[in-house]
Amino acid sequence: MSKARSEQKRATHADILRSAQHLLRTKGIAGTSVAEVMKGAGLTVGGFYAHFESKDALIESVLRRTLGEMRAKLVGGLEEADEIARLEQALQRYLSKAHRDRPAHGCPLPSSLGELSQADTRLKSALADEIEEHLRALAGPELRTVALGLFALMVGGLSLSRALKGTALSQAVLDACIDLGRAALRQLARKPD
Amino acid sequence: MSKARSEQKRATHADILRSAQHLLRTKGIAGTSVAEVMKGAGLTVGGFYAHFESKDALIESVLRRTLGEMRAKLVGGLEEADEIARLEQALQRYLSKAHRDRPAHGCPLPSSLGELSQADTRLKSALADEIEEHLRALAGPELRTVALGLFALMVGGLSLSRALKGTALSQAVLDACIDLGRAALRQLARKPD
DNA sequence: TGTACATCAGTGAACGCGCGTTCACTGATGTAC
DNA sequence: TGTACATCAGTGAACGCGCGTTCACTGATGTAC
Repeated sequence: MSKARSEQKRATHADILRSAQHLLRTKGIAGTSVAEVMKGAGLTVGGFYAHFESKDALIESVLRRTLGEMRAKLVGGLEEADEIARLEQALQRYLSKAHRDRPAHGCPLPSSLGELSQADTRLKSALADEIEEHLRALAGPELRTVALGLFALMVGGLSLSRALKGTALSQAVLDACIDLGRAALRQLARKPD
Repeated sequence: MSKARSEQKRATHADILRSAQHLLRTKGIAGTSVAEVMKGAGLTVGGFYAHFESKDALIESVLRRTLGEMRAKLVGGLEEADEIARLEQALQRYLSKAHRDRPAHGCPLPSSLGELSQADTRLKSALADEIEEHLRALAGPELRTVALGLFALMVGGLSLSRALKGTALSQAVLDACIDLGRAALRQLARKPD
């Protein structure tokens, strides 16, 4: 058992990330307080700084990881579908009632996009990196612009739908965005033959 | 001068709203602290409660007013254009570089949509009311769904573009969203003749 | 194998700070006579 | 018109609270001999 200590530390690190992930997805950056993150990991606040340099460093780490996980969920099982089918499937998965109702398992952007606008360059670059990865996962170079527009539509639609939850418009937004995205796909995805 | 006091109060009320409006648009709900709002209005913090029952009441008031102003800017001068031209113009105005770079004069949603998801029913209903107004201002019943999808695209696109400011994707998102919105309009807006 | 010392993950109290709200107050304006 | 009292917009200190970060500490694990 020569690595008992470092293995324990790695497990704790993962617990902290998992707790922070849950908070970021549900409450955004400001809502992810260091004390609450540590409580969620079964630890006390002071120990945090043995794992991360600062809250900022945690947020960057969690944002990257969570966007990565979301990417996997979005395109998972669609590797063999053609681009257009893949984009359409991703659109429907992202703009589903299930995704709207379970923020704790979904995309971190609806809760934190507004805060990211005021964030420093480092965090913005991390976001840009991850979105570039999304574009690569969703479509080839020809449909890159379409994929980027669809991504904005997805994030905007889900954010709005959540902000309107409990009103008649909440579901209407999801439906309208799927319709709009599909129509745009039909119009734009025609191969220039 | 029999109304000197109440007139003064009304002017102060307007100052508070103006200050809060600026903060909401640039820093979101959490960033709009009562103390900073009052400072921006040239007043001290304690006086706030002569004008609003609580911070929540202020936010609702400011949100409604600011969305109203934005609606006027979006469709202003387009009263005589046909629906499709109006939607296309609104899309371009909202997703402009100028709007991205001047949050203090624009839509309050990019800064506060994430926070609105966690807000109480009252605020969500206020948002729903205002969005219903937007839909009425933008399009007739036939294109209502299209307008709703475009609205989500606009908010998502601007939010993402701001969060990516300083990276190559920031402008690309705006362009991609305008393209996508236009393509969808072309596809969906064909009169069922 | 056994002992003495070093390491360091995690504890929990404390720091300075900003938050929303309360409250005793002040002083100009408004009202009654 | 003049005087005495009431009103109330706005002041500024104080409240309890949660924030991110620091720090002296503890105690189990790891290392040296």
